[in-house]
Amino acid sequence: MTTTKHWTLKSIANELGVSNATVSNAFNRPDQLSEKRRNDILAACTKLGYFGPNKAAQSLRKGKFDTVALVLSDSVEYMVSDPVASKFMKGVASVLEQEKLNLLLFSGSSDSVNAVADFVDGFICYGRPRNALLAEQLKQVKKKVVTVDFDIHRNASVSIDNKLAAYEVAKLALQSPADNVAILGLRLLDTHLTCRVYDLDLLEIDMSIAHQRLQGYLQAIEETGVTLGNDRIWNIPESNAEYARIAAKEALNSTPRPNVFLCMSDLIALSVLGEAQAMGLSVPEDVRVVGFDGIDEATRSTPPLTTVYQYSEQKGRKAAQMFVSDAVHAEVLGYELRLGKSC
Amino acid sequence: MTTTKHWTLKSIANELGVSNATVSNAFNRPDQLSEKRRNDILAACTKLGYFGPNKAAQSLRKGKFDTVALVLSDSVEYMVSDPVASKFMKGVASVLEQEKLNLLLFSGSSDSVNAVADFVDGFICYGRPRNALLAEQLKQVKKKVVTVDFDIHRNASVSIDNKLAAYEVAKLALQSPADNVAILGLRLLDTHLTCRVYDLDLLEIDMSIAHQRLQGYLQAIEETGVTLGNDRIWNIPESNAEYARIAAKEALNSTPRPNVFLCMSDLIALSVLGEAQAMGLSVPEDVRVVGFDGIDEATRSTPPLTTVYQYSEQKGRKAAQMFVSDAVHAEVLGYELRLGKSC
DNA sequence: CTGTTAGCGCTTTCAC
DNA sequence: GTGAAAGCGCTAACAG
Repeated sequence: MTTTKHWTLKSIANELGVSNATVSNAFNRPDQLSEKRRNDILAACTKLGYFGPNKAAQSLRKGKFDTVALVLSDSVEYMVSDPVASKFMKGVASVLEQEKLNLLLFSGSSDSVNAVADFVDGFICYGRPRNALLAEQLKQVKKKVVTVDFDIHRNASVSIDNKLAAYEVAKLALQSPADNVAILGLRLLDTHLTCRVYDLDLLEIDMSIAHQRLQGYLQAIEETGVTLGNDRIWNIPESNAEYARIAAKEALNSTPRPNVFLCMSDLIALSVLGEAQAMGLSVPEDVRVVGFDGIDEATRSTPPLTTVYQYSEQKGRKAAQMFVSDAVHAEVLGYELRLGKSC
Repeated sequence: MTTTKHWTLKSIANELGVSNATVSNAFNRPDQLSEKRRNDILAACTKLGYFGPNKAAQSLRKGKFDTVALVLSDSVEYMVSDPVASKFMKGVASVLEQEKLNLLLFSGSSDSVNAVADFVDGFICYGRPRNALLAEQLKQVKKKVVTVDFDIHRNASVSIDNKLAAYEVAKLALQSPADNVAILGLRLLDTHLTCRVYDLDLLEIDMSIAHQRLQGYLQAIEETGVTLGNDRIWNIPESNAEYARIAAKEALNSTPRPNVFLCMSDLIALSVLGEAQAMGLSVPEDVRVVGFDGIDEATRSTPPLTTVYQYSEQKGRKAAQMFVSDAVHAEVLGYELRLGKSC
């Protein structure tokens, strides 16, 4: 017969005429038996087609799963094609692979983390999940959690100083009190709509990165002596070329036309660049634009974008390392102002 | 006390004064008890902080895991930043998310699939894994397997007609028997080296996509009456700009200089484009180039690339759908010739 | 060093 | 509807 028998620890031990504890030890605790005996057993198992203790049973017993769930802020489908998220995932994957930990991708729009909490060792959570409920659950979950770019006040976290970075890049774009500023925000509102944000005061000031960046922009605006109209802030629900183009068009066609665009992602900034040029405007003469993130494409655009470069891959590595080492502190990573020609 | 007790099915049943079977049924088999009773139990559980049966235990018992491993051809780290692979993953993720199946990313350079075989329902395998052992293991594994762009002769598979596609795109590039052709192959050899492939005859003809594409190129070459020198084929180990540039430079500097480049990926073709232009050559006047895959960037290059466009996202969806529906046939998807200005 | 055994948390059969 | 009990496949404590 060619189909191999379905072996279990017990049946294989039986077959070999040894106790199941001995087989278990052969696989997990080399110090518990002689090397020769161990090798004999291992060899016999390979020959018979037993590849070691069943992982599911082992995990149930030990409460250890060798798997970490990467909770994305949005659907897996969307995140996997986002350049910033991809770099982050790359960083995470590189250290998990090295640590022989499995990587489970988990959508931030899922109903509940409880669906996976029972078979992972913990969570790395990239950005506040679209489904706010998940963040609540993560606060309670009895597993390791590392959050990135947001905080649930109970855990390890990694982020950058978004406010300062936003302030600095805005200062580069703003030049005179006469400047007319538009802010293209990313996820300022908990909605799927691209729309203007009229009432700044009504904005719930959470500590999402969008609000931190907004604070930075506002500080730069104030310092420059610029007046920000109450219809000069847009909300874009995802860092996505289509949504961004809608907002970019609307902003460019608003009166008076803004000459400075503070954009919360490079994808948004690139849309403004494209739309402005399509309208016959020159950058930076007519319109100055700054982005955020530092994606590759922003260095290749005409003109290259002035932006905040984040070390996304390093961020991913750091998050994974903190997970592995049971860190509990908040880590603040650096960033870099990238001077392009867009302002 | 604020920390919630750690509930189990047993303890919660005890607390509620019902049998554990009843609680289990309340969660999994609504037909086994009255609706009122069921709702009461469910409500009580939520209030007490019991979120349902432990998934690990449930899985062990049922042998069902609601998780599929996506085995990538290379490291997760590398694949996540590859535009073609990302699109594929996007497709896979979209249907798995909808089916409420978890997605585990698994490296094609891992030692063994056995590490995860015990806690997934099966595998979707994107491209022949870098570690050849994995393909062997997948042949034997007692779980569902869907392979993509290669075949292990026991399972469902999805692919395109690589030979025909390569033939067609090569025919576009080749114009006269006097053409001097170079082939920039992707993973023709099982090595990490960028190098020439001298002995075509020694190439082990497996049915990898690289060899299928090669067959197509060779047929077009023969039909056009072109003579292919025995030092005109290069091997590139990964679809990666750096490796590609090395090969592109070497090929462009070889004598006689090829005027037609058949490239097995767009990234490779874009490197040739870039290097040729850096050398002061015009495309397509001095050098004609065709790619394979149809990545976005290839439509934005100057000149836009002529290439084979694959519906990668659809490929991912199809693979996942076949997984879900227990399909066992081989599915051959279409492709599309994209006419750029590069030949 | 070996063998026995309780139990990880659950599902399912069975008799009531 | 209920409660008891076997068992998914394993580990670790314990006695020998």
